[in-house]
This record gives sequence, C-alpha cells and structure tokens, in this order.
Amino acid sequence: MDNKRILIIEDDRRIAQNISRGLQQEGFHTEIAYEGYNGRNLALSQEFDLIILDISLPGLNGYEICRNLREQKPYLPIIMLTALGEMEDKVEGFKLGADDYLVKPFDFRELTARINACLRRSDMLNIHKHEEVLQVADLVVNVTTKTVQRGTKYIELTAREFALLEYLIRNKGRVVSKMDLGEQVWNLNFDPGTNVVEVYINYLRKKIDKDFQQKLIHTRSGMGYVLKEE
Amino acid sequence: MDNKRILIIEDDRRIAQNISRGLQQEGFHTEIAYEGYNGRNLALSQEFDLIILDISLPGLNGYEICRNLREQKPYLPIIMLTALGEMEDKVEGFKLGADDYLVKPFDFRELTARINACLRRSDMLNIHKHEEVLQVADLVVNVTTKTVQRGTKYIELTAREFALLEYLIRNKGRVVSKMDLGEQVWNLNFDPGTNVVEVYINYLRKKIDKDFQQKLIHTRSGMGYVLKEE
DNA sequence: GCCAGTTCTAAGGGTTTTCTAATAAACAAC
DNA sequence: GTTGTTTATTAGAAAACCCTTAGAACTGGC
Repeated sequence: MDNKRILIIEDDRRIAQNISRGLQQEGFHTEIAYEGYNGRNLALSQEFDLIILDISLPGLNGYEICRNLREQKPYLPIIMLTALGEMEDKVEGFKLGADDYLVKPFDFRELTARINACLRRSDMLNIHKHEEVLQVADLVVNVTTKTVQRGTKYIELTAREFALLEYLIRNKGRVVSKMDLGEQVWNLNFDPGTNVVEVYINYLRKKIDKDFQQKLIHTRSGMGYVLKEE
Repeated sequence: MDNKRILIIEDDRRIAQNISRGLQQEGFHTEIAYEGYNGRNLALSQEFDLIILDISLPGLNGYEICRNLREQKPYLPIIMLTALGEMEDKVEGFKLGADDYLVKPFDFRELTARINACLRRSDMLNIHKHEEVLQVADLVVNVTTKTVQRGTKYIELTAREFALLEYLIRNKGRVVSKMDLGEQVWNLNFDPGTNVVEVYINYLRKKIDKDFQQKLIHTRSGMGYVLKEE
C-alpha cells in the first residue's frame, strides 16, 4: 500500500497529536490543522486521501468545512468527530455528506478501522479523483467542478467568464496583456479592434470584487491586467 | 474460510461492542454503525457478507433499512434484533425480508449459530454478490442490478438512459461536457452536430427530477452538465 | 413480417450568453 | 488644467446554446 495522506482538523492539540502519532505508526502520512480556515485551505490546496474533521473548531466550524469540501472535492472521504452528547450531529453530518463519524472519546482501533473502510471504498470507485483547485487570497476556483467561491459566497460564472478567470488565476501575479487574453481566452486570430476583454473584465469584477474590501483584479494601464492580492 | 465481513447496526453502544468483540474472536471482521442513515449507507456502499440490524434506531429505523437493502442487495443476509415484547416485529421483519431474527437479550452462542446458518445458506446460493451501488442525495443507482430509485420511488430507465446516468453519477459534482458524454456514453467518434445528448438529458430529467423538489441534473450553459445535490 | 419499445433526427421556439458600439470615466503626459 | 489616450460601463443586437416535441429509423421478440 502506498503512503496515504491524512489531514487532521482538530483544535484540541493533545487529541490531534495523539491521532497523528498513532496513524503515523500505522504507516500513514499525516498533517494537522488546529483551526478551521487553515484546515479548509490545506484540504483544498493539497492532495489528501482522507480528512478527519472535528465539529467544533475556531474559525470555520466542521459543518461549514464539510459542506464546502463536498462542493469542491466530491470524492474526498471525510470522517467527522463529534463530542459525546452531540447526538444530532450524526444526522447533520450525513446530510452534509460526511462518509462516517465517530463519537469522542473513541477507541483508536475503531478509528483506524473506519479509516481503512473509507479508503477501501474510495479506492474501489476507480474514477480519476484528481481535482484541480486554484486559489488566490480567499478566492477559490475549481477547474473540475467549474465552481468559484469568494470567502463563503458561491459565485456563478458563464463559460467565457470562467475561462477568463481561469487564465488570470493560472497567471496570478503576472501582468497579462489584452492581446494575450484575446488569443488565449478567445481565439488565436483575435481582432485587436474589439473591447470585449474590457467588457468581460468588468463582468468579472462585478461578480468577484464588487462586494469585497480587498480587490483582486488590477488594471495596469497600457500593459494589461493582474490577478493578485495586495 | 476467508474472513467474512459483518456490519452491526445498533444504537446501544454496549451491546454493539459486545457483539463486535465476540464476533471478532470468532474470526469475523466487523464494523459498527450506531445510527440508521450511516448504517444504510455503509451497507450499500461496502461489501458485507451479513448485516445485524436493530429495529429501533435513531435516523432511519430497522424496518426502513431492511426494506431498502432488500431492494438494492437481494442476497445480502439480514438478521434483525428485536427488544423483548416487540413480538409483532418478527412478523414485520419477515415480511420485509429479514432472513432471521433474535429477541434481546439473547445468548451469544445463539447469535453465532444463526449467523453461521445464514452464511452457509447464502454461500450455497453461490451467487456472485458483487453489487456496486452509487448514490447522490436520495438517488440510488445500482450498477449491478441496473436499478434506480429516487427516495422511495423506483424508476425504470432504458439502456441508454441508464448508461448516461451511470456516467453522470460516477462523475458527480464534476461538470462533464456534451463531447465527453458523446464519447463515453455513445461512441468514440461522436458526431458533434447531433443533439442526442440534450434529448437524453431531457428524458432523464423527466424521470429523475421532474416529480422532486430538489433537482439533481444541472445545466452549465456552454460547459456541460453536472449531477449533484443543491 | 409485425409489434412494442427504444434510439435517434430534425425543427421550433425559448433562454442565456456573447459581442458590439456608444458614452462616460480615469489616466498619463505635458 | 488641458489634451489625447486608455479603460469602464451600459444597453441592446446578435449569436450561441439549450429544451422540447413529434415522428422516423432501428431493434429484438414472437
């Protein structure tokens, strides 16, 4: 078995480290996030085979992370941890798409059993599970599911808008000329006399930057546009 | 004898763990679900050789799970557990297709005897029980038996409709282009000039989404289609 | 060969997306 | 500040895209 990667999102440092140590002895590679936003970003930006997710967390809570990850990575197995007495969590957890849950405190062997069960199941679905997720600041662009979100807000883009944003985010930090955009996002023999790029940059700004303090699309007069934080 | 896999669906943690421990000593591999939805999902998505099913459960109750599993996995043996005094349960249980039942509290040797009897019977039937079941929200697609259900309603699909739905559900959450669908569900040198994909998406929607509040097939204009909840 | 069920084609009308074109605003250089 | 150039914004025309339907072509069982 190749080395499976597991992300533990749990604010109780002792519990997190116990789990982590135990799983490493079982031959897993583990990472820990002690806080919600960090956990979500790690899960989105790296390739994990499974997430262990506590419900009560500082920052984003477990429910929100679970719903969000389901949207972004439909096949990533998630095991939820709930504190004793939060019985309703089970139903909630499943509604949100968790694959399994465990009530704390739990026996460590039970955890590994569930992990192995989840991984086996996910291996059986031999579809290519590779999801491409691109990120700048709090903007998340999922190329596979064609979804975009800024912070917690989901944003609907048309095909052309998405193509433009995808090109910008793949070249984040770099100034791209309107000619570049015309050739890459529209077609190769692109008419320079049109202002369609400006129009679409405007559409994107309305959807992505308008309601937010921090602007991500910047104009470099005479040069082109950049997507970056700052 | 290779290691048989048994799923225990029982909300009383003490009972569940006693059974589990005992069966493990007998050489079985066991899993526990303490709640109904979880139990059903585990039973559907993994390969078990036998289910031990309590009747009163949080979430889905034992009756509902039993009826559902019978439909999806007709050959999966189910042993029901009933509390003392719930005599009617026996009749109910058998009506719903349980293979055997036990009244709590019971002698552990009696349980193993019944388990072995059930397994022997099911081995004799010698049916290859590899069932592949895919799920999104309340839509259940059994690839092995070619059956589809949405909620409690059974849905008849033609071969082409089923192939299309299977491809969509295997790629749930992912936007698949009409070209993809044409190549994967129709044939590899697919004529892009035809609108047969639209027509079949329309057929599927009529059968799967039309009578339901929550739509599962979504159009992303200029990109393709997605199967997902919400 | 006939029938029932299934698959596909073709055409319409409706919706959404894309682009154009014209005006307003911002910018850069003097 | 003035001027010329570049960019932003808007509305509406044009195009692309998608849905729906009816019926033709095909299929397999009898």
